[in-house]
Amino acid sequence: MRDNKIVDLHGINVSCNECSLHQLCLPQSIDGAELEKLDYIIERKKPLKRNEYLFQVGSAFDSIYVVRSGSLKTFSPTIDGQEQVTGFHLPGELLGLDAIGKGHHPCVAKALETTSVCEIPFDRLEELAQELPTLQHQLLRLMSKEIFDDQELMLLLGKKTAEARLSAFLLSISLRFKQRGFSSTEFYLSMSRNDIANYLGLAVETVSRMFTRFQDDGIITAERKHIMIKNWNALQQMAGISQLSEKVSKSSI
Amino acid sequence: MRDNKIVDLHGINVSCNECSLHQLCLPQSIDGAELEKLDYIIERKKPLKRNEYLFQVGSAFDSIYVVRSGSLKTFSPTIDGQEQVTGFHLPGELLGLDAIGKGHHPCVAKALETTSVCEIPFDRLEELAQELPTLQHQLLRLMSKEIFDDQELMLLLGKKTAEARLSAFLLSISLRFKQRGFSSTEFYLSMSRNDIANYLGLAVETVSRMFTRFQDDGIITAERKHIMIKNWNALQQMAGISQLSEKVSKSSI
DNA sequence: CGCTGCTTTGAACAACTTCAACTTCTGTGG
DNA sequence: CCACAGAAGTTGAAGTTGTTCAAAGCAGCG
Repeated sequence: MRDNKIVDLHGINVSCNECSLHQLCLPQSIDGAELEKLDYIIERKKPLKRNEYLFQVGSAFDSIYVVRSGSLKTFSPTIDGQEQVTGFHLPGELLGLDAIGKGHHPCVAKALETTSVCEIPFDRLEELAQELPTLQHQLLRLMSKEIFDDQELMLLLGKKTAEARLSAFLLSISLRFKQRGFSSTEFYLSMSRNDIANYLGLAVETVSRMFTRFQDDGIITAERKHIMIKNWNALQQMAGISQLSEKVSKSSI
Repeated sequence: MRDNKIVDLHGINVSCNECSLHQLCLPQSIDGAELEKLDYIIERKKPLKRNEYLFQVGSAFDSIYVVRSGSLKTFSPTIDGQEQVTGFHLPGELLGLDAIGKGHHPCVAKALETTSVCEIPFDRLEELAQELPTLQHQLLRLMSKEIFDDQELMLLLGKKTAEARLSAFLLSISLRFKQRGFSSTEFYLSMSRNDIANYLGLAVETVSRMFTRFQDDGIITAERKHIMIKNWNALQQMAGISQLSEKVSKSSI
């Protein structure tokens, strides 16, 4: 028998009911007997170590995943053998939604640190969503959010300068930590500068220089992976207005 | 009484059953009595003229839409009063999926030419998906495809040169026409160079220069909005490998 | 016919990348 | 616990690519 009401030694067998990510995850807006049904189909896997893979490109799509703790990056290999980072996934965020259509994963998911995830077999989730209208609704909502978020990112990558891209990235991470109940002004970035640069479509050196400049301008403190945001407004301005704000910030220092 | 089995004078009251986009749309993989139920909830609106809006930013989300004929662009206004084009929508493609989560549209949808759409009230679609497992599945599939496509685009915008962006754009449009049974090598682009540039995160001038260069290199013929693709392989190479292929194409002319 | 808006072209300029060297950090074995 | 090797990050200088500004060419439309 599964015994998912008891926190085991590894801390991974917490029920949805008791999970701190409850409000960010699929269970949002369902409870009681319905939640138990969902709870029952979810598999809690043993934690991934840094650099281990959750799934590979082309591997069969059976489940979607929710990050429980830690973080992952997803990336696609390009024709010329490079990686292209497509996303970072923090606790409470879903992975694998892009694979439903094709039946296999179009990208790789790799742990950036020790990371545990919940695995939700998709066929069983679909069956359950068929029974529980609120679950179907929540699933559609979450997929819609994913589409929305991707478009936000496209907006970012489509137009903006290096300055705007990095500030928008920092704001995005900051807000996501905040939603999860962590500090929005002080946090650790689990990904390397290389991953950030790749994700934002910039050279590592450019990202590094931007970090330095933001720090010199007193907007952030960046000591390796430890980031503190000092001037939120400045970041927002740079993320939003690109060229204009750049001139302002240059002349105001 | 609705009389959706008869093609009316405006050609917009075709049933799903008879619609040429059947295989690309929600009805895919349902038929018979089930299809009629879906058919029944779909509203066929009168065509939009060029530059008319299907929905505005912030307008309440009630329905998703399928393009029946014509085309639209979606864009978000940025802080500095500019537009950022987030997508182009051809026949058979869905609009509005990004609004489910928030309950209101995060972008504007504007017709690029005379365009007719089917409107699908979302609450009724959800109810119906509750009844019909294949419809639920198809809805999830389509949303997943949207996520996948957005990530493809991010991949494009994230890393590539102007050359790679424009060739990938042309290939994408070409493939989408092909799927809809039109020619993949000769078509009209309904959007302006400005919209293309904006979408790809480039200056109009750069896009214009690229079109000229592709033409000079014998890869395409571009006469205003009328495009013919002469050398598919060259486009693919440029879309995939960026720097490398650029040097090749330069020296081989 | 002459406007208006879209597209193209040219030249100067700015931003980002690339290449190369150097520094700092991390983890492993002696 | 220290030394060392490799990885990750930073910094500088030169080189490209794309942007910006300015102006001319073209199509559509009253």
